[in-house]
Amino acid sequence: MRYLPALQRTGDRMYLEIDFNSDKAFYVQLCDQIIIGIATSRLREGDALPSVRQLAEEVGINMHTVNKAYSLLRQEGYIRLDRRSGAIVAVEADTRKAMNEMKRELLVTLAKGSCRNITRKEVHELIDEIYAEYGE
Amino acid sequence: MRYLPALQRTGDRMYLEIDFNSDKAFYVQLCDQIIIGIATSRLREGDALPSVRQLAEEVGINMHTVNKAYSLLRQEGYIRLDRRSGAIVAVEADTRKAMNEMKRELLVTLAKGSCRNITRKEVHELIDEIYAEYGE
DNA sequence: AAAACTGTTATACTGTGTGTATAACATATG
DNA sequence: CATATGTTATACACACAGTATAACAGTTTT
Repeated sequence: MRYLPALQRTGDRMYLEIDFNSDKAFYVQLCDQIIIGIATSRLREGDALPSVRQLAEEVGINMHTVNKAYSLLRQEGYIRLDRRSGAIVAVEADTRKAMNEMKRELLVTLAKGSCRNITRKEVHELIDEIYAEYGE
Repeated sequence: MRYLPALQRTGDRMYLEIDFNSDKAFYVQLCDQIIIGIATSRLREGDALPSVRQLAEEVGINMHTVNKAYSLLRQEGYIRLDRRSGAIVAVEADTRKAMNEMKRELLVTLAKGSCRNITRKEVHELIDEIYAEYGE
């Protein structure tokens, strides 16, 4: 089991931080970063995340806020929580359900782009650019 | 100037409704639907939206909530507000800025999909499917 | 001119979500 | 035993969402 300390910028390690000026909720920021970490393989199946107390102190927020993020990640099927081993990356892939969720999000995202004259071709290029860093 | 009454399902008319069980804020739901309406050309440049009071009564929410949606849409550059003519569709297309916003949203959306084994190819197909109803 | 409409602003209230703080519990590990 | 884990409970402050009532300054209609 690999252990990924937070706030470690060395090499391709995973690190987490909070943007205190963002309009996104802290726990949402954590969820998003961890999900992106999994997609980019900086977090891999079986990796252990920092404990709620440790991560809370490292990024400078409250323990319960981290706990909220972890609970949400578990509920969404990205990690597994254990009283002995802490939080472990364990993705449950319900592809069909994920496709529906993605479509619902893309409907609004693409509509905004279309109104602003972003072409279909430009979107495809953007997808390829992002997927270049994600697992195929 | 076309006038597009809300809650009119006839043909390809624009209509708006609120999902009271959604976790999305009412004013966000209105914004999203209007933006999708513009993208699908059910709302066109120069079209008048219902007045804040009228729309509020039609969809069953408060006037200020509609006003909040309209103010946000103006701020984001989708409509123009006038004391004499009401709310008019008028899109300000800052393509470069829109690309940055879209990329930021896609980073998270695609990461979720990638974790759930949605392939790059499937995303491209989804894009084409959605863009088939949007202006190129 | 009066009435009815437009967006806009102000105030006040309720409810909910976010984030923090302190504390305790059950369990696993050294 | 001491220390660590996730978990739960309670309480508090703050911001946001939504509603309610009211008024204002213009515009349009009658």
